[in-house]
Amino acid sequence: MGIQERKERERESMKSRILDAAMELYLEKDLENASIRNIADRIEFSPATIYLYFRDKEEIFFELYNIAFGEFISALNKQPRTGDTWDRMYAGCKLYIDWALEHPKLYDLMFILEMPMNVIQQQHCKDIGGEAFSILVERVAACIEQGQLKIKDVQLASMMIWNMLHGIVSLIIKRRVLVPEEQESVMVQALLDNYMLLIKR
Amino acid sequence: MGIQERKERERESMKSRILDAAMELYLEKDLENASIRNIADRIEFSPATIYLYFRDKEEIFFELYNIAFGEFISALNKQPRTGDTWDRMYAGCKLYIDWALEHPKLYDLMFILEMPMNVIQQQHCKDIGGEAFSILVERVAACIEQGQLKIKDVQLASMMIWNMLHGIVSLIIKRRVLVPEEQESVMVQALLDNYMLLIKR
DNA sequence: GAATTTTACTAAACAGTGTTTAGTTAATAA
DNA sequence: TTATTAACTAAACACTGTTTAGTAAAATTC
Repeated sequence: MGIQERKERERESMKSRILDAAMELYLEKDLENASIRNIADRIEFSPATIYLYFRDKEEIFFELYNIAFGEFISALNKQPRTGDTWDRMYAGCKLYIDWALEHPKLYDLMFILEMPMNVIQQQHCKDIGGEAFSILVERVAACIEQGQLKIKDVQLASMMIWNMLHGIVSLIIKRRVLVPEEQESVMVQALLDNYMLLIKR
Repeated sequence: MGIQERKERERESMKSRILDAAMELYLEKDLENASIRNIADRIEFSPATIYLYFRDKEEIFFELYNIAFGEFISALNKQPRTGDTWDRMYAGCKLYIDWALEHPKLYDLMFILEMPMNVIQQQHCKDIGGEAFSILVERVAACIEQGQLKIKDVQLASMMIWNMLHGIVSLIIKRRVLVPEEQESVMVQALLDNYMLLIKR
């Protein structure tokens, strides 16, 4: 009885089409642009159809949050696991900043936007957020083992580094930094290098 | 001819009432709660009346942004200007974090929320943001003069410290930190103290 | 003081939003 | 072939920001 399976596939394909349209509309402009009616228009179905595949708009954006986080984690995991522990940690920090500035809207979804999520979704966010954080923790732990960091507490050091990275990136993305755009990358590099200099033993 | 003056006072008083209602509704719940119709309901006027005092909703929230920033700057300026330069700088950082965590919604207005503002407003935001930043810059400069900081570049050091502070605060406010709430203040203090330890010469 | 102008205000409408309900058509199962 | 189930939508509901036309009161002018 392959009908069930085919229907399941069709259902998943429809969910994907909805999510793709939602992401497109969001990336093209903003969250307001990704309205249920605009999504429906783009996939050429009625707005009501979307509610057969997602409970509400929030669930759609929760999926987009997951997609964004997945891409970020995948980019991190693509980095080589060989070489000096310090270089690996540094490369992770550099990727964090570069990826965020290249995908500011995805970063917004991940870390800045308000999400009044339900309990299960909140737990899931902690899990996926924890997964990304643990990649950093691992690299920081390796550095501490090698005696490359001033701070010996792995959790504290990881948290401090994450704060630094998020601080830089989020202020730039939200256009709260007073530096002209052409000097941006130079400033970001200077900030990162000086942070690294401070924590290096 | 006191009629003009009285009318001007009445106009300002009406603007205040609108802003007060908007701030109340925002602080009570969220931005969505501060709709033009809800504001109008609260001050017992029709929605259209609000448009006689503000161009659009954006202008109202631009004023709320200014009020929030004003309160923050005033809190900073209330701190004593005497004593050791390092202590003053530290106190400023501590106040930044404490104030932000005590007024998370005002901090949101100031640094996190999206504001598609017009050119004049954008310039004004840079000015008022620059005013707050210059308070930090002053204190950092004094520390550098006293040879209390590892970093000698005033702008760079100020930016690094601001990033740290904003990183901590914004991740906590946006509930992206995995630490339970009762350990929050302990963690924040540990983060701050360790950052200070790193930059101290 | 009466007539005119200006000011302050609002009801109603427009176009948009998320979401629900009832009803229809097409595909599957009996 | 009929009964059932699944997929989809039109229309409505209660919101949203904003504009327009019209009204009543206050201020000014004659």
